[in-house]
Amino acid sequence: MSDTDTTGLRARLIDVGVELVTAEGAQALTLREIARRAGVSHGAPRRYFPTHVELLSAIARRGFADLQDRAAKTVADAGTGPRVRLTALAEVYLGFALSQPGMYELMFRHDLLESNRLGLRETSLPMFATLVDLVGRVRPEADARILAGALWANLHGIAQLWGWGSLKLATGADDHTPLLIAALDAHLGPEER
Amino acid sequence: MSDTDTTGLRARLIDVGVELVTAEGAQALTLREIARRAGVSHGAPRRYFPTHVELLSAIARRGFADLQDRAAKTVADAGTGPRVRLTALAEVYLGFALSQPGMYELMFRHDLLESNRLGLRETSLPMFATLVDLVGRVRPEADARILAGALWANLHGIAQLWGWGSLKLATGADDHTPLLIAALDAHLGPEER
DNA sequence: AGTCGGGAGTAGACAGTGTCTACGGGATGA
DNA sequence: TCATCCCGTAGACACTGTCTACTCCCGACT
Repeated sequence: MSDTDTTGLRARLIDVGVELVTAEGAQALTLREIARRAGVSHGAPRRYFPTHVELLSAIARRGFADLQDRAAKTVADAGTGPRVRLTALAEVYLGFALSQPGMYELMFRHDLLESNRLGLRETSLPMFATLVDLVGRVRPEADARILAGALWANLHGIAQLWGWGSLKLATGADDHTPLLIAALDAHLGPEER
Repeated sequence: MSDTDTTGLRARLIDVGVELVTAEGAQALTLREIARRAGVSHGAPRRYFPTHVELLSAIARRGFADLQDRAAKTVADAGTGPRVRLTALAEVYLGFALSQPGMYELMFRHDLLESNRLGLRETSLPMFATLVDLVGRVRPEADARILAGALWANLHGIAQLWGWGSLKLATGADDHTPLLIAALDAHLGPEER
């Protein structure tokens, strides 16, 4: 049984977790609270998720899939130039992180990623691949993977530091767009906006 | 009584916390475990830190002070040019984050920063000020605060994503230096390395 | 048709956590 | 000498994640 099952308790637990993390944040994702909201006893999840972090990982995987879908849709809908696509992709990424802070925090919780026992790192690879592709077409002379990595890190850093107010305090900006523009200009060059 | 007191229980709890987070990571910073290692009962910390996160914030403040000291020392010792100073500063920042992952994670735990009830955001301001100064001298035509913010976010993102392996997996790089160079070149221009 | 087996969820125990409150005890000052 | 107050203790409480024993029910096999 995989995550795509929509009938059983396994999928219901993930659904409840997604709602819960969206509504109340990552710290609300207690094993017992998820079970409570799913209408089962606190021992029931154990049959499908041997441990708490496995359930959390399954919920985070939903977040990665969601982000991935939005990114793919955005890249397809945006204009044809790689630069405008990259801009749209970056905006979607930041928008996701800032509009769903709980899910974003869960997705990048280090204790879910550090050992990678659950293979959560690989969930970022598809989006990174499109990032590498677009970056390579904007700046063909550079090492696309390194450049894409630096850009991804920049987006991630902006998302985090802006999300909890540090960047707003430090830069005095009102919203995150100047930072986003600065990052894109820095890594891709300022031309043709 | 402030954090600079080195005699009483308050300072001892912070010391123990720093050792503990360095040795065993951020998840080991249990209130009761800190009290145990300090040789007091689990209720004792409450007299100095009304809540657990206040103790954690005090420990994180030590981390910020430590990073701040290293940064200041590095900037002073490095060459005279702002570009080389920025390179040295960035290396120190990344080195700190990667050599002390537990402390770095604690410092940027969102639940310590989000409400800023404990004023933890402001601890980053001194280092950010020197960053703004150096960036402004390298690229006087740009908005130094925005540019410095974007660069800080880039360093932070590299530190996090590299720290838990995502960037290593995605870029295939062996260490973080190419990413660091890419970030510095992007934000400051590639000249005079 | 009857029985057996095993998947699925329940319920309770256990150690551990953060917080709260009542209590001691010892030094200091009147 | 005695009262005060600071500092730390000890236990309770609700909550957490994990483990284990138990029940129930449905489906398959004889």
